[in-house]
Amino acid sequence: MSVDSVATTENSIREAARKIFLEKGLAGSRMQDIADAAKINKAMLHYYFRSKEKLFHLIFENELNNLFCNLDEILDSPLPILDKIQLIIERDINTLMDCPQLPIFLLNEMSQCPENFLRCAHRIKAFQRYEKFRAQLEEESKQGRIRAVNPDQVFLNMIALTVYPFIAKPFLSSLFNLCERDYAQFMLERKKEVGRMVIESLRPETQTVMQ
Amino acid sequence: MSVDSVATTENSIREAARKIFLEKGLAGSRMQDIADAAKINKAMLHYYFRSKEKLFHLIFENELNNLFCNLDEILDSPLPILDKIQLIIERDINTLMDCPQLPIFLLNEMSQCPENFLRCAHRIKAFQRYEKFRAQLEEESKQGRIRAVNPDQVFLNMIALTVYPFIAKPFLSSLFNLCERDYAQFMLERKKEVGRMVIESLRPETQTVMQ
DNA sequence: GTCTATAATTTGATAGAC
DNA sequence: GTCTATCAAATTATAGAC
Repeated sequence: MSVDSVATTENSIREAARKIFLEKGLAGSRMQDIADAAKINKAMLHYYFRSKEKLFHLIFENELNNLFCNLDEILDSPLPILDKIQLIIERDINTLMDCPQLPIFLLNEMSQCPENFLRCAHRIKAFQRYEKFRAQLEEESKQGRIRAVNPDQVFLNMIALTVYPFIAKPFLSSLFNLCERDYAQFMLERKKEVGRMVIESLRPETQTVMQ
Repeated sequence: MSVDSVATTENSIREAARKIFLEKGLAGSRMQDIADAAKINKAMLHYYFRSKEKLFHLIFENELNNLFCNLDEILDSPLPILDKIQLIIERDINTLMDCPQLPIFLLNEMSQCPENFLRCAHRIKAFQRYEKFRAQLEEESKQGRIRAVNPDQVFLNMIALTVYPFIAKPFLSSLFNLCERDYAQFMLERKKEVGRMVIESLRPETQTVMQ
């Protein structure tokens, strides 16, 4: 248990707020529900965090940071690009299986209020580090070890294939007719599926035989 | 202009409600804002649609149907599977460039209230039609024209690569440092990028030379 | 059908005792 | 720091005149 997880009132409010906000979003959450979940009085929320918006932004920024410091470590490592890609995919799928509501929570609030996101985006290390990923892809491409690509398209492909199934779970589990257990298995299979797909898309064209 | 677009009060409310709900979601929308957008009185909303929830579900189900009747046509066509895939990608990107908020609106409300979605999912033709897509992929695979695949993974890959960039636009345009115009161009490039990627992932393994 | 006025309830926030 | 009580504003919904 980390230092900021000691059972203070402030921390129990944070935990409760995280739970409720992740579940219902900013507009859908009630201060009363957070107070109930934290088993304290509604007035305490304002004593510690002044307003609903302030409390929300604290949770939002914290979740954003957690997710991306995860990414930052890998981007900054000295690993070859293909290893990095496979590692990012596996780390992301693991993270999201623990907290499947995270992406839709973050993305919905980013859409709703891009300014709030942009205001704290520059503080996220992984955002600068992304340059390194770009440069590494371009270098590998110049050396002919991978095909000539737009690095942004590659990064997007990787994230899309990894994150989307968590966002669209109600839709996909209905379409594919998968129960909770089977959907989890399906997600585990994706570590290979996505890795294979992204890495394959980077293979130099001259080394493949088409049709 | 279609028959249900004649300028009645009811239709102007529908249009206004669509605009506001797509922008802010159910919890974030105010009946007053819808009334203002429709340039009528708040009381009229209840006269025509009884409650906010009823109005919302009408909009939600309508948008869901529109999106999927789009898909249904293609799935039901007699085209070869690779053509269908390319067509779905292009149609989806075109549709979403016209209405970029659509996926996050639908997916957010599906996550928030899966029951409301499941209740009307069985009425969507594309849902039954999906069996045809599955069968077609399996047949092609049996004939050796494409690699052995899990059809659900293939369908998911296609949708994820197409839809995700619209959901994550604020995040991605910041990370990639793209202005509005450049982001649109980036989306247009994806028609080829996604098509190439999905179709390549189906190429039989024996016909490729690795490393 | 359309409007004004208003009821009924919810909700974020504060005052003030302990 | 914590609680009870309460305010003020917002918000869905309805009543009733025209």
